[in-house]
Amino acid sequence: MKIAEKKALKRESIIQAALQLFATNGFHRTTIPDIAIKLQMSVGNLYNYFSSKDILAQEIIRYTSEVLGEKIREVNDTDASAQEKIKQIVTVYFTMAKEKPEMIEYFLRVYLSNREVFSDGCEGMVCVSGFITEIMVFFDENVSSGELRNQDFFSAFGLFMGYLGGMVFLKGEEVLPKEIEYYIEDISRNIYNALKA
Amino acid sequence: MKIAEKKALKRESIIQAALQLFATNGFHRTTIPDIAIKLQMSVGNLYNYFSSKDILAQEIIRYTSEVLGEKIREVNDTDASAQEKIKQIVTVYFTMAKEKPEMIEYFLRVYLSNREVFSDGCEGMVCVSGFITEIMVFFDENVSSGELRNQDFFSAFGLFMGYLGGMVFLKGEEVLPKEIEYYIEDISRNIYNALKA
Amino acid sequence: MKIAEKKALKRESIIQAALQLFATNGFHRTTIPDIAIKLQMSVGNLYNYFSSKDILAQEIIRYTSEVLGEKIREVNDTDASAQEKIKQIVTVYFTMAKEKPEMIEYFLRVYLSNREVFSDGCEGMVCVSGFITEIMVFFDENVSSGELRNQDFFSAFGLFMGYLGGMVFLKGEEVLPKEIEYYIEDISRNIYNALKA
Amino acid sequence: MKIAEKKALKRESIIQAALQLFATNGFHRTTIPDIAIKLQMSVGNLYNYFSSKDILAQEIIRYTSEVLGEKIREVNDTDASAQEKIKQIVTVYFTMAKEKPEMIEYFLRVYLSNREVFSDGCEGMVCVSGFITEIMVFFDENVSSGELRNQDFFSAFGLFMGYLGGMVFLKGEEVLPKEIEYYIEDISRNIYNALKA
DNA sequence: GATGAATGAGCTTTCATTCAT
DNA sequence: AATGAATGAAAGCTCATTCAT
Repeated sequence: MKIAEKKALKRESIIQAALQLFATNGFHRTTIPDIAIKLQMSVGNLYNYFSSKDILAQEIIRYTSEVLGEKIREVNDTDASAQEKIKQIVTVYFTMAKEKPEMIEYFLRVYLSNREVFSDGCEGMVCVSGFITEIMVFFDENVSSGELRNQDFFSAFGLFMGYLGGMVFLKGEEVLPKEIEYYIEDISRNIYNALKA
Repeated sequence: MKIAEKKALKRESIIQAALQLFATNGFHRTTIPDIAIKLQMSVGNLYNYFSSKDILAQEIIRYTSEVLGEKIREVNDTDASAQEKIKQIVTVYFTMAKEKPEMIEYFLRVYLSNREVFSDGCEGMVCVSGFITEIMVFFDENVSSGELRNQDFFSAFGLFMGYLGGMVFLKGEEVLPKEIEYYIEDISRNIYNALKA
Repeated sequence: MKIAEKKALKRESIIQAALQLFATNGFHRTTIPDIAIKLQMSVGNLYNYFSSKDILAQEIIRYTSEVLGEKIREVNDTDASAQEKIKQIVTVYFTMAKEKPEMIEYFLRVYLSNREVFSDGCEGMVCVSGFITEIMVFFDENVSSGELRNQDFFSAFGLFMGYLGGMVFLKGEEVLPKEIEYYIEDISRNIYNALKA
Repeated sequence: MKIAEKKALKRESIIQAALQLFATNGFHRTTIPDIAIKLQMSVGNLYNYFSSKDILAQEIIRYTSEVLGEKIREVNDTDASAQEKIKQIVTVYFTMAKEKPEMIEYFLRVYLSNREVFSDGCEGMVCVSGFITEIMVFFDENVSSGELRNQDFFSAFGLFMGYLGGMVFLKGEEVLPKEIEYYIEDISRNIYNALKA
């Protein structure tokens, strides 16, 4: 294996470890030594891969956004109806919240908060474009097909992002009386009703 | 003026000052001395009113939730249709986000994040019950009247809280190309379509 | 009752309250507000009776030394033999350690430590002269009577003070397997053997 | 030199420096920065060696107890009579009080007071077992040999510890009119008379 | 590449004392 | 005499980052 590849692999392992710690304990409660210990790596060496804690946090949100965007792209690539696709997107999101909760949690608890950390390098939504782009594709395609009503993109995007994020937040607070899957049906219907032509 | 009254006033002035600083700069980036300086008060005296930074943060979310809940209660108390009430609630929320942005920002950037801070004393949603209760009243009344479809409360609540919060977050990120009021129409319609019977 | 008398009574009640708190929690862990609360008195008023925390601590050791000295004086005033008097003194000390533990504890944990507190006003042993004087009387009288060997006073005084204090310390540490009274016999004999002519 | 060795050396140098400061100025009057300055070391780095001020204080008493215990062990290992050994132990103790006063002072002014500091980790006498064990050995061996009277161990231990500690305390208070060595003769005789068979 | 000891500014919190009322 | 809000210096501890090895 080439050196560059090894380095890339290590970079990703750092991202994974840091993602978990940040998502679980919060950005400020996770220290660089914490991450190094989890990786059985020295603090100094960690800095050979990421030049600061903030930069690391930024790379993580990029990575997370890509992974989530990829899943939605797969949905977009099917032939399903808009209604079905909505349900699939909700399912993808909630499944991930259940199986890889750290990704969604990272989004909610690290990225949405701690804006200072992302203000220099992730202004606006540049670091989550992977995810946004796919939602945008979904929306545009299904408006074009006539299945969804044509409206301001942000009105539609906020619905998706806010609604799904909000539900996962409630789950995280252990406020929801039922498992998260239970709500897929209701929520998909609500979103579809909100957006349909 | 009685001493107790004076003390209550001072308490509230601390809450207001801290609310602004926390919302603007984040919980961890705001120091107790920062708050004391803004109030032209000594650090030690601040601790005569709130026994810790965390407790102060908790009192603020309670206060904020009360204020927002009160506004929604006023909407609930009118004779308007469910559709109109939804629009009024959205308007109330966005107006507040515009005029007293610190309250909504606090909700999004301090309360939703930094869960450790609220985990002991504000478990679940106890410190935001003022707000939640009114949303619940709105939902129950309008399901009873037959205007809204009967569904799981959390499916409906997540829509409100997540959607509105998400939009304000996008506003805060300066991602929205238009002023927030611009979206009232779309969003109210989306929510109504999602929830209507 | 005269005003001066009332003031004296209040002074003593402050001494008692502070004695207990200092002995139980230590000098530095006891705050002036703690003492004021225990007395249901304001902090400011407390300063009308004692001009500083250190001064208060000094008054307490004087008071304690007087009380203990008085008990020993009663022993000295009897007609008992030196051997019996030793046993009575040990008994007096241990009984006090059991019934009013705060006095002995104060001696051990506040006065012997925290020397800075007593360095200005209680230099040397001036604040415990009440106790020392009686031990001195006991020693001198019983050397004169020929019952005790004539030796350096401090060699004898150190034996009394150190031995008894040491035992009470061990009691405080819950190191002693038996009740403190159990040791009276042994210790009295040891002291008598050490000092007898 | 190996890294582990260097680290151990540094640990000990911290113990020595802190021992001196604590013994001289008291536990609460000695700050972590004080210790760091004395060592020409940063505050943060000090915490790489001892996780808290309390833990540091506990390690010091362990260290001190070992050193003192070692000296007494040497006495125990000789063939001298009980009477001679008592004199040697007293001499060891007073010599140390003269030459390394900080060790005995630490015992008296930091360990015996400030019990909160030692309550979690040094309960009972676990942190001074090095010293106690040797006194116990001395006592048991010389009871077995018939030179000392068989009595409760704590009655004998309290005599040693309290008497010697008390004398050093009086020395520290500058109450003793003579040098500490002057008292060796008297005190050894007193202890022997108290304990002999 | 890898290590981890070292740095030091910065944080939250405490508390003896004062003083206007 | 009595109150207790107000002061502010000082404490213990944390942690992102550096750099000699």
